[in-house]
Amino acid sequence: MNKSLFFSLHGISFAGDLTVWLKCLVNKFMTPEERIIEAAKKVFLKNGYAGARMQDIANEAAINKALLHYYFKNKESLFRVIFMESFHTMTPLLNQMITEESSVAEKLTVFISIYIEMLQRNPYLPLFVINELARHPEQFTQLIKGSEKGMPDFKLLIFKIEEGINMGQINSVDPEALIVNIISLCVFPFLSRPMMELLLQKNPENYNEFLTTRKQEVTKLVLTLIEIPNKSN
Amino acid sequence: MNKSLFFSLHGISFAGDLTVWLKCLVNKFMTPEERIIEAAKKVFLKNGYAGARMQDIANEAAINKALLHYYFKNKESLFRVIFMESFHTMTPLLNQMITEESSVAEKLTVFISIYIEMLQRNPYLPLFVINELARHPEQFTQLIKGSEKGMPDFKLLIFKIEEGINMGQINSVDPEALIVNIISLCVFPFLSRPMMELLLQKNPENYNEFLTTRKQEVTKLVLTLIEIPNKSN
DNA sequence: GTCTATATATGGATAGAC
DNA sequence: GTCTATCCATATATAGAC
Repeated sequence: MNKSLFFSLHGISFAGDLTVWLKCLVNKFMTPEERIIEAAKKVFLKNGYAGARMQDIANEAAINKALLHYYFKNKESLFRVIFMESFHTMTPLLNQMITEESSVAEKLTVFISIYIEMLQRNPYLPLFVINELARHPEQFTQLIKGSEKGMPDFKLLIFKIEEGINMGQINSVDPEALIVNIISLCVFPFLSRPMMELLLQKNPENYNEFLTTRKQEVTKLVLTLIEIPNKSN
Repeated sequence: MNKSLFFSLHGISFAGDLTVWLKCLVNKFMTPEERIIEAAKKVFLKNGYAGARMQDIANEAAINKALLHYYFKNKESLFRVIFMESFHTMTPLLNQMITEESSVAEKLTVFISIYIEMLQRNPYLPLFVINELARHPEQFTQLIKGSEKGMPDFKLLIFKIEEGINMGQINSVDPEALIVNIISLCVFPFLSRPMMELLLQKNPENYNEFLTTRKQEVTKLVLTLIEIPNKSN
């Protein structure tokens, strides 16, 4: 039993399965509210709003439904918190990329790298955000526009790409198309994982291997698109 | 009132709104089962399985819930029909592309074209299929594998791409990566429409314009990837 | 085959004790 | 703050008349 252990910390002593012990730790050092958020994130991201059950969230947080309603008025208000947090997982990445002082090529390669790393850590994230946004467009659009963190300033990125083109640093491309292409190439393989596993007849391990190659693949492709061909001419 | 008309056909005469008149026609010339399928497709694709209501489907088909259960045992069995039908919207396209006798470049350009046209006609389709497959992977994977129509033979496509490379017709690329790239570039802009509209601050009309440019954009990009550079060298 | 009415189950939300 | 017990709305599914 390599997962079992005996341990004592801050008055908690425990002998047994590691996962059970970790749950005890979590209960001890996280507030119920924090635990609810974590549990809700897990359940909502896996099942979507309509498919999620308050009971499952309560179970996951190791509390009961009544307490859930004590901390959050109703399902919708809890969901809003999770959705906004999920949406804004990527805004800092995007904002940093857009505003930092660097060449377009550098911006994009760094972005692709950290973006794909983020997706590997949060595989359920993109489908969740895109799906819920698609099912309640006006509602969440309003919510995002009104949020403190705001949205990434793609207009500025487009301007910087145009600048790069005008200065002869990169090839002449349609900035909007370039942005959509990059995001498509990064996100879709994660978003469509079960679909692609099925179509390409890969098992989860094979697909993981495939995903690790995406960073280089997308970077190479994007650099091919923006590089000035035959600079010596 | 440009939508109103007076009409008489097969004993039905009607004066009034066109949409109401069309519904009468539909009721007259489609069997209830066909109407249920159409209604279910509409409701399930818009809301997903968990978000769909049998009552909404009944309303959409202009019948009542009881009749729904007369034709389909339960929600799940009705859903299975819609899901499989949706999934197989694209299999003939893919199979034709893969098996037909033509060069790799031709295969891919034709595929991109008809695939994007299909997506324009069925904007809800990709999110629906990918989403439901992601939420019940093992269940639907089994179902698809067991279905008569089967799956597109991507192994064969990969073989043909490798063949094209070996014969010097196209540039040396990773066939799997190429396939995933193409599907990503085609599907993602449709899949993520509400998200992208928000990020790029486009209204529906702007975004439609943008989508019409995708066919050329993706084709151009893919041909850049596979073309033999500097053939004259 | 098609309807109305109803049974049954599920799940979000609340009351009230501790 | 946290629990048990319960309410009530909603949604799936069925019974039975026509």
